[in-house]
Amino acid sequence: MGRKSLKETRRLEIIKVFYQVAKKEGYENTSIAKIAKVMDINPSLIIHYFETKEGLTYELIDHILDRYLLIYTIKNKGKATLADIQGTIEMLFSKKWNLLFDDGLFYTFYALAFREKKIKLKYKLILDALRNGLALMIEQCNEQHITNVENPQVTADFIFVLVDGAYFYLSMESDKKAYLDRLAYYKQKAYDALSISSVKAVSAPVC
Amino acid sequence: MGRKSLKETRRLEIIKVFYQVAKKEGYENTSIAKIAKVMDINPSLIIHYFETKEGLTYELIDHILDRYLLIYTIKNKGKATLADIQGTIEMLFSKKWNLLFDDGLFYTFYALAFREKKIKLKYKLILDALRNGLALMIEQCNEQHITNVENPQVTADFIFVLVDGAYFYLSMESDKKAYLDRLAYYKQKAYDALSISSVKAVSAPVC
DNA sequence: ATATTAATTGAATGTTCATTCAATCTATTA
DNA sequence: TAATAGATTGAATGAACATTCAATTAATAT
Repeated sequence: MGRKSLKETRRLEIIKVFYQVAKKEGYENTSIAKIAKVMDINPSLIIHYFETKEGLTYELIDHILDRYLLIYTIKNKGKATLADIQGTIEMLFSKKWNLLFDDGLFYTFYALAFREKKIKLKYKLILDALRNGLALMIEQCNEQHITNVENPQVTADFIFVLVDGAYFYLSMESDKKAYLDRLAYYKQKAYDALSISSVKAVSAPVC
Repeated sequence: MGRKSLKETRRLEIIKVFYQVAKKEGYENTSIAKIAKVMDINPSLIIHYFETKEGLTYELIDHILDRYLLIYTIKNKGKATLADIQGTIEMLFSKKWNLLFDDGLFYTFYALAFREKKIKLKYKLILDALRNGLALMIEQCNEQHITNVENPQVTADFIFVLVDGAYFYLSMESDKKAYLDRLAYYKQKAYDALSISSVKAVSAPVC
C-alpha cells in the first residue's frame, strides 16, 4: 500500500541533468538550485534523494565513469577476431569516445581524486578494467595466432599509455590537422606493439 | 614623492599563500577570505591588488606553470652531453618534480582549460616549451654523435607521451612497488627511443 | 613639517549556497 | 472510500562568498 516509489528513475533523471549542466557551466559552478531550476522542481527534492551534494557528486562520477567504460564493449564471444582488435585500436585513437562523456568533467573529477581517496579508487578501478579488457582481447588473439604478443598485459598497458599521453597533450591542441596527424602517429605505434597491420582506410562516401 | 610601492612583492606573497591553501584544501574551497586570514590581512587588500578572483586565479596558474617549467632547466651551453640527456630522462621519470608543484592543482587547472581558452593557451605554451626543449637537446646530442635520432621533435614528443601517459595512470596507483616498476619500464622505452643506455644505478649511501 | 602617494583597514552590500523542516499533494492498496 | 506512503513544495536558516567604498595609517619627497 502507499505510493509507488519513483526513487531510482528520479535519481537518474537528476544525475543526468547534473551532468548536462556541469558539462556546460563546469562542476564548480553547478549548484543544486541550478539543477532544480532546469528540471523545474524544488531544490529540496534533490536533497531528499541524495542527502548531500557530496552524495550527488559521487553518483555523477559513477555515471561518468560508467560512460567512460563504454569506450569499448567487451564482446564475450570468447574469441576475438582481427577485426575486433583493430576496431578497438581505431576506437581508442578516434574522437568518437569524446561523444560518450565530457573530457572537461572527466579531468575535473580526476583532479579531485588527488584529494579524495574514494574517487581515486573509483578511477583506478575503471582504468584497470579498460586495461584488463584489452589484455584479455590480446590474449585471445594470441591463442588464435592473430597476434604473437609476449606479455599481453604489459602491451595493453603500453597502448593505454599512448592513448592517455597523446590525449593529454592533444586536448590542448587546437590545430585540427596537427591533432589528427599526431594521433595517427601514436595509433601506428599501437599497431606496431601488436605487430598487426592497421585497418584499411575507408574511402569517403560519394555524395 | 609618496610611498614606495609594495605591489609586486605583495602580489607574489598573496599568490604563494593562495597556492599553499589551494594545495591543502583544493582550489574550489579556497576563498579570498581564507587567504587573507592565513596572511592576517584584510580580504579587501587582496581585491585591491588583483581586482577580481579571476585575476588572482590566472596568476596562480602562471605561477604553477612557471614551476612546472622548472622540471628541467635548459642549459644554454650549446652542447648537451650524454650526462645531460640522461639526467633529463631520469628527472622526467623520477618523482622529484612532484616537489616542484602540486599534481592535484596542476590537473585542476588543466581541467579548467577545457572551458577557458586563455588557460588552454597557457598550458599549450608550456607543454610545447618542454617538448621543444627536449627536442633541442636531442639535436645537440645528434650533432655530437651521442645520439642518432632521425626526427628529434617526434622523438621528444613521444617521450613526453610516455611521461604524461604513465603519470596519468600511476597517479591513481597507491602500490609503491607497482608504481616504480611501471615507471622504470616506460623510462626504458624512452632510452630505447634515443638508442642510448640508461644511467648506472647509484648505490645507496651507507649510513 | 607638509604634501603626496600607496598600504591597509573595516564595515556594509547583496547574492548564492546547501540544508532543514513542516506542510501539502497524489497515487496506490485494502 | 479511507488509510497509507512516498513525492513534492515552500518558506526559512545561517554561513560563506566576492566585491564596494570611504576612512585611516604609514612611508617618502620637497
